[in-house]
Amino acid sequence: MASRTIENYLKQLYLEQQHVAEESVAMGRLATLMGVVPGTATSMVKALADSALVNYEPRTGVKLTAAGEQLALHVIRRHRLVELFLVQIVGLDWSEVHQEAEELEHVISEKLLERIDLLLGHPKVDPHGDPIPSAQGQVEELPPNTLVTCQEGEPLQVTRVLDQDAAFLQWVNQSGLTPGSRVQVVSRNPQADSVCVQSQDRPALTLSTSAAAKFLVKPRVA
Amino acid sequence: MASRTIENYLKQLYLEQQHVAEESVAMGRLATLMGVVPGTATSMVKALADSALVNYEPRTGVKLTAAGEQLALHVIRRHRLVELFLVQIVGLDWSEVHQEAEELEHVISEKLLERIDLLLGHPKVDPHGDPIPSAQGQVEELPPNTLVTCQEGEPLQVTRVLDQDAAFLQWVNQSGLTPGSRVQVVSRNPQADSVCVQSQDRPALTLSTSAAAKFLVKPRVA
DNA sequence: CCCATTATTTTGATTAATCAAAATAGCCTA
DNA sequence: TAGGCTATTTTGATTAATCAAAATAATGGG
Ligand SMILES: [Mn+2]
Ligand SMILES: [Mn+2]
Ligand SMILES: [Mn+2]
Ligand SMILES: [Mn+2]
Repeated sequence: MASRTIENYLKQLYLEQQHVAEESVAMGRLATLMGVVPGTATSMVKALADSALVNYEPRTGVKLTAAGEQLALHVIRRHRLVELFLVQIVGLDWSEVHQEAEELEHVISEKLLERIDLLLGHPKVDPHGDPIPSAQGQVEELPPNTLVTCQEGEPLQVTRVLDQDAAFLQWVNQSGLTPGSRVQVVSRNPQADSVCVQSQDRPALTLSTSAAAKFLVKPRVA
Repeated sequence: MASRTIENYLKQLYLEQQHVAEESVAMGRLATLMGVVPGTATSMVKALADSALVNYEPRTGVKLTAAGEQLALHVIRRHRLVELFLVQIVGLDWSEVHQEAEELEHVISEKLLERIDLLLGHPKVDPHGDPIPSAQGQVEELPPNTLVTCQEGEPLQVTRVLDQDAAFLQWVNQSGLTPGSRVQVVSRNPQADSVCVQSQDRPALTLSTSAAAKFLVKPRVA
């Protein structure tokens, strides 16, 4: 039913709404995210509103309806299951799978999707730690602590990496900050805008606050 | 570069050219194959001719150029590797994979394609026995004997099934006439337009000449 | 050799998605 | 409160792919 363009708009809106915490998304912002000129976003959003997938408030912004959100979550489910499949079964590197999934998410049949889900044992997160919505469109959002907000010295585990850029992910691999790895914040320096992190038995590593904010973490119990 | 529509036209033209043995394809035939009205085929073919992918002789027909054929073969390579991948690695039934591949053939990256090829051990035929073109665009065409043209009583092996219809393929499964199975023609009856076939240790099976023609076979040595 | 049937091409529109550039609305500051 | 800046919307075009229906070419039977 929904064209690939519509699916991409809905997905982007969903992801952006997470960021801005339920606020409506400004048209200019949406245009930037979609890589189109503002007028294009306006006319597209009007069409989405006609299909009851979004609520559109001219000169204010746009917000997914329940129906739009369900569709968005389904696209995201496809995307993330495909990513995990490509890493686990096909053996691609996690830095490559996002681009690939960007296309595959629109063409996989329901049957193939559920087959993949089964093959992977109904996984709950993708290779980047992003949660996989259920077939019914439920997502469990993960705790939002990052290397910036957590306690210094506390034993942590990386749960999620919030950047899909291939070069960045390759660097993450080498630095040992992949999801699952055990880390702790050695120190922070507000003046230098930096965070010093220690991962497992590796040498300590200093990164900028904005880079550190890309790593979600949870307290490690053991 | 080439849109999915262009890829589909080129693929269809290649497959049809095989059928008619190098003759050019009539516009009406192409329109039927692509499921469009004749005028659409005409204008599309003009565009393909402008891109030097086909030679177009108005009121006569259309034929792939070398460039068009290479592109077609590349699409077919994707299609058939994907089909085999879905059967062997993902575990879908061979009756389902054609539809799925019809979409996937247009969106898989070169990298993923070659990864799949490697994973499957550089296979030479797909689940239906259709030959898989090499990355350089070479195909080895298989011998064209069918259950209709071969010797009665000769020990045979099914090499290929020339119909992708899901219901037909499911029936083939049950009848034991899948590629690789050992068969022989018990008898033919031109009046009844039928062929009687024996597969392995199963009961003999009678099918129409046109159904029998869908099975390519080769002589079995052992 | 003519004309009727059939295949093909042309013409004119439509739809989805887009851009460029002009018009407009909102808001902030002087 | 009057501009002026900025974000947004409108307007007018474009491109790819398509259809419907009219025009035209080819063919082959009489
Ligand atoms: Mn996408
Ligand atoms: Mn991901
Ligand atoms: Mn296709
Ligand atoms: Mn096949």
